Amino acid sequence: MTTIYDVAKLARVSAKTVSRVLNESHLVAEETRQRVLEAIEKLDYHPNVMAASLKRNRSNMIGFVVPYGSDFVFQDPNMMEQLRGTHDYVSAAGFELIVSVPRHKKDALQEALRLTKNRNVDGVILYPSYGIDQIIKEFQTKNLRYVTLGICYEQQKSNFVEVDQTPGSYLATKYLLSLGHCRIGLLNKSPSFFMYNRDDLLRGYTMALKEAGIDYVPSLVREGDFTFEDGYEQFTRLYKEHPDLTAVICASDPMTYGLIRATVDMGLEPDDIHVVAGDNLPLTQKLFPHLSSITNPSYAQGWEAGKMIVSIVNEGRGEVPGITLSTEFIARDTRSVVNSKEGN
Amino acid sequence: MTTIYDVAKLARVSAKTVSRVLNESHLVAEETRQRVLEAIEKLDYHPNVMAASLKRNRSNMIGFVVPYGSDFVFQDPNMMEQLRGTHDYVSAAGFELIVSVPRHKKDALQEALRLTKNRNVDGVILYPSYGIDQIIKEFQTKNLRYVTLGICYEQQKSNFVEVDQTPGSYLATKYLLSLGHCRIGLLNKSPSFFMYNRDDLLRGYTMALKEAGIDYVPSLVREGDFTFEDGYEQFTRLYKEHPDLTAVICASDPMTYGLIRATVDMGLEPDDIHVVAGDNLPLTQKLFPHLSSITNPSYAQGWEAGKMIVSIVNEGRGEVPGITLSTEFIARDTRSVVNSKEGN
DNA sequence: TTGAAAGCGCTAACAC
DNA sequence: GTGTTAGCGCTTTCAA
Repeated sequence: MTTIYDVAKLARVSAKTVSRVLNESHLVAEETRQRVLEAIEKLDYHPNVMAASLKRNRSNMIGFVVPYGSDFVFQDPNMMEQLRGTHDYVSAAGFELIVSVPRHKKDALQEALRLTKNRNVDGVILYPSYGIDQIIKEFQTKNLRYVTLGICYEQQKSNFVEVDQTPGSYLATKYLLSLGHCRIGLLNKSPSFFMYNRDDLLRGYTMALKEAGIDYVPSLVREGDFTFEDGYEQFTRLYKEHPDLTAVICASDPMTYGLIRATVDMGLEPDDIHVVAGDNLPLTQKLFPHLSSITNPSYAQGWEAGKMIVSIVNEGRGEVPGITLSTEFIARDTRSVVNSKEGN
Repeated sequence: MTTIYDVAKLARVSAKTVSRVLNESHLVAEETRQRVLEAIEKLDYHPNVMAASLKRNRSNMIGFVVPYGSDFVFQDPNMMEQLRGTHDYVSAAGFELIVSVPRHKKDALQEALRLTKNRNVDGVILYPSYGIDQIIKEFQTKNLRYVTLGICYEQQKSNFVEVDQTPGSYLATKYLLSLGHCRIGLLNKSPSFFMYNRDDLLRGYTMALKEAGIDYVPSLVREGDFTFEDGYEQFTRLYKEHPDLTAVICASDPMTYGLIRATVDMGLEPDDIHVVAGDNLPLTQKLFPHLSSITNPSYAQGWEAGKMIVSIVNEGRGEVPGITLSTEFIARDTRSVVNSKEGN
């Protein structure tokens, strides 16, 4: 293996000078620099990052650790968007991204700690899940670098990038009301999915109802874990109990797909239920271009989390203020209830 | 930071003994071992992997490098299944997985080389793309560890895990023929997508046609790059040229989605075209449960590639024989042409 | 079964 | 602008 000394020898300089060229090349005379670069080229020299990492106490790697089982994670489009956002930022910033989805949810938190304590990574991005508040405490006391994709404990003020879903559901509900709908279902996220649930989706929904002077009917709201199956199941039940339903808002796109499948299986016509999708994913726009949708800034969330962890690592900061992104709403389906009935 | 010496001191042994406990613990007296373990626990000692890696010349990391742009990669369900398969195997085998999707396709190959030469990873899993044959040569001459997800040059006999799509398309075509279809379209993969295209899909298709004594009509075959857009576009053209079409086979599920969307936009009824999906992905089964499908062992491919690179790394082998997996076919839609026409 | 010493390849301090 | 020295935290001889 060719080392920095081989290069130094060939270029007739010291190892340190080669190191300078590799890192802080402005401190080297141009002529020397050229000689070194030639030697590097000639020997096809590649610095051993393990040695540099050991010396610098810096691995230039970021971990992305998710506690939900790989069959869910790699198939959940929102999670992949977050991962993509993180990947794009982090790799542009010169870090490698380690993706870890431990088999058992419980292990994920330990895995995150291990990766960090081992110096495998300079910092981790973590998904909220049960028990994460304890882990965060340990990260804090040990002064380890982390960022969470959501709020993990009641008073968390720093090191998170979360999404506030209030605006999206508020606007969606308001929009449906403006079209004349007054029996509006909500396929909400399950409060058990994250440790500290903000109940933001529900808040936006009830706010809009209240403004319109319409009673909030709790049984119009069902909960699920973002999956196709939950969307299918919960909508089926919801509709059986409320056949007078004319519109539904979904917490996620996979749930939206499940809902749509359920309407087909129940023999409903596309116009019978006005559906608002949950995430505005590219695939959803392609499959169901007419659907209005709440937008979910998953990519931006991952990107911001990457940016945050990189800045924490690079600037040696332990804590930075948390960031809250917002959902929005895009109207595509403009049928009013009256038009819809006429259409049939 | 607590080091192996702190542990050694507390346990009243040498650093080497601690190292033995950490790695080859059977060579240590049980009593000593316990003392060491206690000390480790007490000090919350975590071995510095950078130091170990440097000494062992082994990083225990595997790279997964894809040359197609992160917006495609993280949204392509097949690629994610491959990634998931690799992740699951590799992490169970005690390796970390580095995922790298360089911004420019051209960079990906250099990135793979860099990661490996830098000792960032012990080996990489690579996607075929233009120019990869040159890169492979360099991997080989430099004795670096790699596995490719497909065949990269004409005579490649080792270090690949590929999928032969002949069986799936053969069976799908045969099945459609048995239902009475004789104008069968094929939305094939584009020959430009990979460097060395096996043309397996087309082969299965033409084989079945030949057996049935039906003429192969080249204009019934269109090509696309696995995307929704290509499925939409190519099917639209295909159908305009061949309105007598009664069935289509797709090279991928995203193309299948595009095709289905196109049929809707053209005002076709679901029964007008008998569609065979390309991958049998879970989402496709959920969205369109009636579709027959070619199966694509993406997860297994990623898994096997993980297994192969791990064995290459662990056993110090440079080359291992390539593996060929096969597509299959699952019939779900059993309408024959006659029934279909009656149904209308 | 255990320990002492050397060194993996790099970079930070500190010279010059 | 450049070189010398020391040492990051482990593991690997080799000896005891």
